[in-house]
Amino acid sequence: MIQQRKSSGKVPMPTEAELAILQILWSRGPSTVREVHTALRYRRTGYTTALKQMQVMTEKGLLTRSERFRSHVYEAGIPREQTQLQLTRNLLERVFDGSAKSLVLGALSSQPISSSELAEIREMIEKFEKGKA
Amino acid sequence: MIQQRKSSGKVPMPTEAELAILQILWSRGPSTVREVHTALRYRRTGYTTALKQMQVMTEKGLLTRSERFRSHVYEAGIPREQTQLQLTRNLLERVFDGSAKSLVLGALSSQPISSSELAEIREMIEKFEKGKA
DNA sequence: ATAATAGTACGACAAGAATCGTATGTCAAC
DNA sequence: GTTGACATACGATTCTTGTCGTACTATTAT
Repeated sequence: MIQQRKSSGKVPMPTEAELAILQILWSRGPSTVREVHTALRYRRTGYTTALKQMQVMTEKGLLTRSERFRSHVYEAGIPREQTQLQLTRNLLERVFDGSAKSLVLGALSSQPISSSELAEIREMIEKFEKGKA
Repeated sequence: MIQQRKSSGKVPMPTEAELAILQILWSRGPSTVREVHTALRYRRTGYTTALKQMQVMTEKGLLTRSERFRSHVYEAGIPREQTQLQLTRNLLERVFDGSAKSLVLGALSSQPISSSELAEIREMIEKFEKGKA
């Protein structure tokens, strides 16, 4: 039987492969191993690999799971926004020396971006400034 | 003898500990193991650990090294900006589903930020918009 | 010359990630 | 009640990271 980490301390940072699984659960909602594995097909990895990973993640507290008829249903154990914030903070410190400006510049440069998306971002920042001053 | 990766393919993404070393070399410029190790003192790790890591990084192509009198001098083998871009792109895809807006929001929320820095960022974005439209 | 010092090289090891093969359990249909 | 289909459980294996201990080499000070 898999041990779920009830409320014992905090969960570790998800690894690469774990993030891929979390992504799927965040966007699909609670799912079975089969469903996650199917959604992961681009990874060309076996079914038992996904199963094992999700079991390990459950032990770590990254997922929760519940029985349902014949199979188990897994759910993300940590909210998407919190993880995003945590990883962003991490990147900011480790790679950008804490300069938010550099990170934003990096975000804009790292991929093609549409004018409308750019405008949205500017508006968001203006709102941010209002809420500050 | 350590094999330097001359021009054989591309370098892998630096790990956590490797990034710490790269940070130091990026800001200090070419340095000896001793210097890097000293700058890393907050990590409470042994001298040979730093040495070994830098040797491995050299094999991977993350560093280059040259002889000098009694010791070796190491230098970052990949530019800071390129690494920043690469890691940002990675985070963007893996965690933010490609939404630059979410990432920017995350960057602003993940730490306290001054009004002046916010203004700078806004101006940067405005410049970005000009350069686009 | 020899001892102390300061450097590199190398091998070992523990922990964790990622992967899969095989065993085992259970329901449903024949 | 035996057989398939489908699920989970449980090692075993390989790779990578991070960490050192120890051995070796070269320079400097006595």
